[in-house]
Amino acid sequence: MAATMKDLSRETGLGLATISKYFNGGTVREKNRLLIDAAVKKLHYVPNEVARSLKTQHSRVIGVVIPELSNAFITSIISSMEDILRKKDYAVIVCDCRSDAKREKDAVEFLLHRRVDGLINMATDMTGTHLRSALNAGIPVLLIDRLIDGLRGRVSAVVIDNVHAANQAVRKLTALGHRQIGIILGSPNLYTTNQRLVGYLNALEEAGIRSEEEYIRYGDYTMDGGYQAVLDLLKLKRRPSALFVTNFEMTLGAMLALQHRKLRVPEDLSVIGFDKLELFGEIFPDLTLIRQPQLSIGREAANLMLDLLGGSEKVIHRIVTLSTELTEGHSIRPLREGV
Amino acid sequence: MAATMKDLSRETGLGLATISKYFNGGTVREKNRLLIDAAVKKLHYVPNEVARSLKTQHSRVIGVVIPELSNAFITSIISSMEDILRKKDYAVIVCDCRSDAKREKDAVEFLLHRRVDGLINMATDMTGTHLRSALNAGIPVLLIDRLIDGLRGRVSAVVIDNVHAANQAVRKLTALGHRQIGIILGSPNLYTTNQRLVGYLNALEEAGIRSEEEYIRYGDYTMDGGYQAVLDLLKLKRRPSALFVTNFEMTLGAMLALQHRKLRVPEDLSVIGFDKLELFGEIFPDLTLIRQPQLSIGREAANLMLDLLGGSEKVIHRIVTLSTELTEGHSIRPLREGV
DNA sequence: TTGAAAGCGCTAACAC
DNA sequence: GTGTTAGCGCTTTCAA
Repeated sequence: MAATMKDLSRETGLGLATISKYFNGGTVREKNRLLIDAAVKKLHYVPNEVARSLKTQHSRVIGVVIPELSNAFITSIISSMEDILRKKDYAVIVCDCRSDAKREKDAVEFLLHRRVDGLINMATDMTGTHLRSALNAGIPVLLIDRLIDGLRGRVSAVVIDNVHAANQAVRKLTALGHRQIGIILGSPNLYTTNQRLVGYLNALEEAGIRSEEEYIRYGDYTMDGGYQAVLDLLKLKRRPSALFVTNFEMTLGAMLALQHRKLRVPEDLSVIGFDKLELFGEIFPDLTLIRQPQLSIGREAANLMLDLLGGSEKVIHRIVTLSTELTEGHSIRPLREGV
Repeated sequence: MAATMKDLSRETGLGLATISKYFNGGTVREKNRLLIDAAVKKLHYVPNEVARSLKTQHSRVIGVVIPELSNAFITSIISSMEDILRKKDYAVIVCDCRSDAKREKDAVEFLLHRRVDGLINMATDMTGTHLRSALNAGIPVLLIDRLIDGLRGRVSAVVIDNVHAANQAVRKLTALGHRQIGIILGSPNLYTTNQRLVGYLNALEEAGIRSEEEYIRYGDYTMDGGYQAVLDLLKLKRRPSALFVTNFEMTLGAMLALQHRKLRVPEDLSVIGFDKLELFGEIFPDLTLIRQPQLSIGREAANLMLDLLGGSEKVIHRIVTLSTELTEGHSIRPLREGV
C-alpha cells in the first residue's frame, strides 16, 4: 500500500543505502538529493518507524504509568514531559492504572511487549515488584513524585522535598503561636504521605510541641477525603486552631467543609493548602499554599530520561529533588489567646 | 539481549512456526505446549510487538490528538477510551497540541510515521486539512466532540447533540418568563460553539423573542473568559435576567464573577451551567446544568474505532450522536415582573 | 500437527 | 558517494 524505500530506489535508480543514509543525515550528491525529494513527493513516501525500530532495537517510545489521568497535578506533569519528549521524536504511551497495583503491573508488561525504550512511573505499588521485569529488561526506569525504597540505586527519580515542604508549612504555623495543628495526609504508606508526616512531626518537635494522634488525618488525596477529615477534626473536643492540607483536591474539600460549617478562614481557623493550580487562584485567591513545580517536574523527568537513553553504556541513576515554594496569602493569622 | 522465538526454538527443539502458532492460539501437542511454556519461563521470553507489527502491518496503536490535556472533560474521555482499547491490546499515544493547528498537523504526521492503525481527533483545525494525509494513508479517522464539515462521509464521529442541549437549556429559561437571556460560548468558529448558538437562537425564536447581539458572548472556553464575559454582560444597560454558560470552565468563571459582584443566584440572576464534573457538585451543589456523558463519549469512540479496525474491507463511517441531560438544580427561577 | 523458508521495511557493514 | 547484502523478530504460506 504505502510506498517504501524500495519504491524510492526503483523510482530514482539509486541504491537503498544511499536513500537510507540521506534520510539519516548523510551526505548525498545534490543531484540525487533532488531526485529523492521528488520521488518522496510523488510516491507520498512516509518513513516506517516500526521497521526502523525493529532494525535499530529502539522503539523511540517511552511508557508512562500513572495512578490517575483525571488529576490536574498529574496531567500537567505529563503535558510538560510529552512536549519535550515529542520534540526529540519520542512517543509517549500513557497508561492509567486507576491506583490499582494489578493494573499497574499489567501496564508495565504491556509496555515491555511494545519494547518501550524507557519507563516513567508514578507508582501505586510501593513494593516496586511491578518494575522488576522492566529492570531485568535493562531499560531505564524513572520514578516521579514517589520514591520506592527497595529500588534505591537501580532507578532514577524526580521528586520534591516533601519533608522540607511540610516542615516549612507547619513551622509557619507554630511561629504564629499555633500549638494545635491538624494535618490532612494522603493514603497511609504512600511515599509522599510518609514524608510530609515526617516534616510535620519535625516542625512540631522543633517548637517543643507534643504531637497528638487525633490531629493526624488521612484523606486519601481526594476532595471527599479532605472534606470528611475536616468534619472529623471539628468534632474533637480540643479543636485544632490551624490546619495543613497536603494536596490540591483535599484542600478544596477542606475549604468547602469549613464554608459549610460557617467557619471563617483565618478568623476561626488558619489554613495552609497545597498545589496552586489555575483554578485555585480564583476560587480562594488568598490561600497560603505550598506549591509544587509540576512543570519543572515534567521537564526534569523528560530530560533525565533523555540522558539515561542517550547515555554511555553504564546508566548512572540519579535522584533529582526539586524544592517547593510557600506562597503567602491571608489564610493564616497569629493565634489569639483564649481561642 | 532479550530472548527471541529463535531462542525458544533452539531450547525446545521445535520449529519457529509451531511456537508462533501456539502463541497465536493455535493447537499444539500437549507435550510441546509444556515444553514451550518451560522455555518461556526459563529464558524470560517476552514477545516483540515491534517485529509483529512489521510483519502484520498492524501496529495496534491508536493515535489520539487533543487540544489540551489539562482539561477535565478531555481527560475523562481519554481515560474511558484508553481503558477499553488497552483491554483489546491497543496502545494509545496521546498528543496534546495546545489548541495549535500547526502542532496538530505535526502530531498527525508524527503518528503516521509510527504507523498508527487509527486516529482519534478532537480537532483544532476546523478545515480538516491536517487529516488529509491520514485519510490518504487509508486509516480510519474518528472525530470526537467536534465535526468537520468538509470531511463528511470520510470519517466517523462521536458527538453530542449540541443544538438540542442548548435549545433545552434556553427553552427552560424562556418557559420561566425570561426574555433577556445571555449566552456565553466558546471560541467563534468552533463546531460546538456554532451548534450551541443555533440551539440558543432556535429556542428564542420558538418563544417569539428577538435575539440581541449584545447578549451573545464568546469566552474561549476558559475560566477567565467566562469571568470576563459575565462582567461585560453586567455592564449592559439592559442586563440579562438569565444566563446560559456552555462549558465547565466558563461556568466556574461565571459563578465567581457573580459572587465577586455580590449577585445572588437565582435571586438576582438565573444561571444554567454545563458539564457536571466531580468538582462542581460540591462547589455549587445547586446549579442547574447540561451534562455531557463524557464516559459514554469515550466508550463509544473506543468501540467505534474497534469496529472500524476490525471491520470488513469497506469501512462504513458513522456519526454517533449522544444526548445530554438537563440536571435540575435551584439556580433558576421565574422572572418576576419589574426585575 | 509441524517445519523450512520467504519477507515485512529498514539500517549498517562492507566493498566499490 | 554509492550499491550489495544480511539481518532485526516475527508471521505465514506451503509442503511434509
